[in-house]
Amino acid sequence: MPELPEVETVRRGLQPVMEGAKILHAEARRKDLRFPFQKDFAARLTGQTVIGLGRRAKYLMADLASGDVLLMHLGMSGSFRVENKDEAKTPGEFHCPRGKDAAHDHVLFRMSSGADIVFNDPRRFGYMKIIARDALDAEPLLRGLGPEPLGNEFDAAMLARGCAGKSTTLKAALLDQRVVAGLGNIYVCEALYRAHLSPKRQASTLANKKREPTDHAKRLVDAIHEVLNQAIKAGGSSLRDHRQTSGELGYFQHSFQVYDREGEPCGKACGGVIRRFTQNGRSTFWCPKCQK
DNA sequence: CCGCGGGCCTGAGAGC
DNA sequence: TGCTCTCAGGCCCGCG
Repeated sequence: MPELPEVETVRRGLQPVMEGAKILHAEARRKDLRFPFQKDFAARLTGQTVIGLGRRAKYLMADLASGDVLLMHLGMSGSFRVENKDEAKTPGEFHCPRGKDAAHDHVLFRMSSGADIVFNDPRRFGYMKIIARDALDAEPLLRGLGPEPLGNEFDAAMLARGCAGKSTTLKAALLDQRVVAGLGNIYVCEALYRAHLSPKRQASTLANKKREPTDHAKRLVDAIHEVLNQAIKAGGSSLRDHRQTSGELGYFQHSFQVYDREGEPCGKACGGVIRRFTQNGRSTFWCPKCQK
């Protein structure tokens, strides 16, 4: 599901109720998500104070006072919701909404801030893992992640270096988390459109022979910044699964210019029509007229 | 090493 | 209404 803007939206929703609060009780309601939970996963979290809640790419990272980090990934369909524990329910029990959705409430945190935090994930592509902070550099899930697209170090030169020598398309390169970390199918389509660059273009054309950035690389970096910042401001995009932790929907989907707009006229008045085709097994949406 | 395709899961929506 | 089929925002893994 969630790409960087959705994960950042979730982080901002959880931060006020997690940071500085203690996990009074943690509970995992099944033995696995995408992977089996570590031994004593919930017990290891119970009693821990959360010092800070950060994000790396599409991962949420809760810094714990013990020196551990709780790594959380939302997969395709994961979401967090925050409830006030005082809402009618038996003391010591977690509130569960009626209906089938409750069947997918997999992880629960009761916080000293008064919040109950519930992780729900129907498809179970998400996962959580406790890692020692000083072992983060060696963590396979995080190793190899490329630069943060909204970080200071990510610029045209870095993007060009990441794309130089690649024998694949620009679309595939941007989805490759080693090149830049946090983009997914939607925001790649949107960024390429805003940069007027074809998803079929060879990634290596963002660099010259000295691996220096071309103007295309500069345009693309600007477009990535723009689309991510606008999406974060809008609370992310709500297609099927994503909600803010408050339950509100994000609204950036209304600002999509190509994603899910097959057959509609291109918004740049070029006279083109938005088309869709499959690249590496994923839908690409683009305007063949103005993306070159 | 690299790039690609399969697979993991469930649910929503389209078509019949 | 209900069944079947297709597709979905991610990422690990094995193959060539």
